Amino acid sequence: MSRASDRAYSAIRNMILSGELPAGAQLGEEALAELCGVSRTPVREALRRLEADMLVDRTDTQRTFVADWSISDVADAFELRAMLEARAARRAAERMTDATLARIKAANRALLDAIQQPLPDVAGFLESNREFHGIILEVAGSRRLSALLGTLVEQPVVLRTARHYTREELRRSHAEHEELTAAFARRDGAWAEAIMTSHILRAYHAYADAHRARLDAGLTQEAAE
Amino acid sequence: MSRASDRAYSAIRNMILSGELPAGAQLGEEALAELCGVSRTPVREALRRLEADMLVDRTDTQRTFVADWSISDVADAFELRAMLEARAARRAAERMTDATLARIKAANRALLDAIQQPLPDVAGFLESNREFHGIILEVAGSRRLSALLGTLVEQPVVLRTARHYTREELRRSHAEHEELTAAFARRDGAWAEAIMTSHILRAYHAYADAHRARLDAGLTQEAAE
DNA sequence: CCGATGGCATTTGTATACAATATTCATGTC
DNA sequence: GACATGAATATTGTATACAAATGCCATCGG
Repeated sequence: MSRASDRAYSAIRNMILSGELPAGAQLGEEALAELCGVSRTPVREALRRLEADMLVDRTDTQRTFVADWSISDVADAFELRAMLEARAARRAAERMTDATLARIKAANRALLDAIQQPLPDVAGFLESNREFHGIILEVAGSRRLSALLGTLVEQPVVLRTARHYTREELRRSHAEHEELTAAFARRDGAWAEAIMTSHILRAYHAYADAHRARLDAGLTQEAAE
Repeated sequence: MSRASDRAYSAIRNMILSGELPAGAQLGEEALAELCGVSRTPVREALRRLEADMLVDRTDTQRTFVADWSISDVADAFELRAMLEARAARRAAERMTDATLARIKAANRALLDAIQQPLPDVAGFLESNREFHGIILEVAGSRRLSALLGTLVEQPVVLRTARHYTREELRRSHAEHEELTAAFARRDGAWAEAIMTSHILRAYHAYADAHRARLDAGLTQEAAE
């Protein structure tokens, strides 16, 4: 990650995910180059990668903007993610080894630790959650599946919403992970697939509810951050 | 498609899909630049896009090679494609309009025409087939689904195998398209999804059988072309 | 006042030069 | 003879200059 184009990619990506670069903002290559302390060449490369990630949009005349995720875009992404992660879970269950099962259990223990802090450690939760899902994807053993899911997991608004998860919601995630672990222990692909589908779709509705609540409170998305 | 980087992308992509650049061949930026008549800059951009398409691989030290699709890679791609196109078919059935249905029927009529030539017009078949699947994807109305499928449809070896389809296999494709059209006419998403799954998986097995036959004949993949 | 037109400013695209890194091959040492 | 070492070579990464295109704004004509 020391190449200039990688630094530019991470920097711009983080600014988009954090909301520092708001949806709809124009991304001029020169301006970004200055921000990242590199020349336009690596910035251009970074922008193309972000375009493939669908984090930025380009107009017909080659101007680049921060992608504006409508609520239906988010729903679309979650629906596809549910299908793909469920497939990954099924494959993982069918190929599960005891060693991998131990890693999965460890990840979910770490996740529980993060939740049980006096103040829930959301960053730690997200990290363990990423680890948990990452192991499953690894065991599923499909490069393509991993690649496809790559563009679906990180969504700007959703990530920011995660910070507001209640302890109850975090606990629910942990419980679902435990159930997934049980399905893996039994090598039951159909069960794992079903739990994963419901796990992702529940997360989607948690987000959608929070989103609606903010709208009802008469706040704009910006103000709610 | 007049920008130099687009031309480079198409040129290199075609050389890979046609087999002119064989699997495993190293892709030097300078050499490709000369081949395409452009400088290294657009070639680099093209290579990044091809990497995202998984048509080329890069080593840990940034060297680029034509991706080598093992039979299990092909199986993996088909499995995912079946899942995603089936989902698209379901969504399309649920959103079908009479106007779109007419376009789908027209595409399949064109496909039948291509088949019924004295010598089956495989290029025409492939074109109509692309059109047929393209309309479904369009009606499915999910940018992400389209994007994900984009990297799965064109597979180097498979495309070359298509040339050897028998008239019987082509007819079978047409019949399955007809059945899909019936499901669309009824707006029956579950039916459309099931037919599409079986349509893609049958195509996969047709390829796998042909592949095996070539191996049994003691031919290398190259020699069989 | 509205819309079209032309030219200036800005932005993106491409080529090229140079820097950094990887590979190769010859050389020397054990 | 095998392996490590290190220059020579080849390849990729980045910066920059310039070309092409796009957008903006002022001016002009209706």
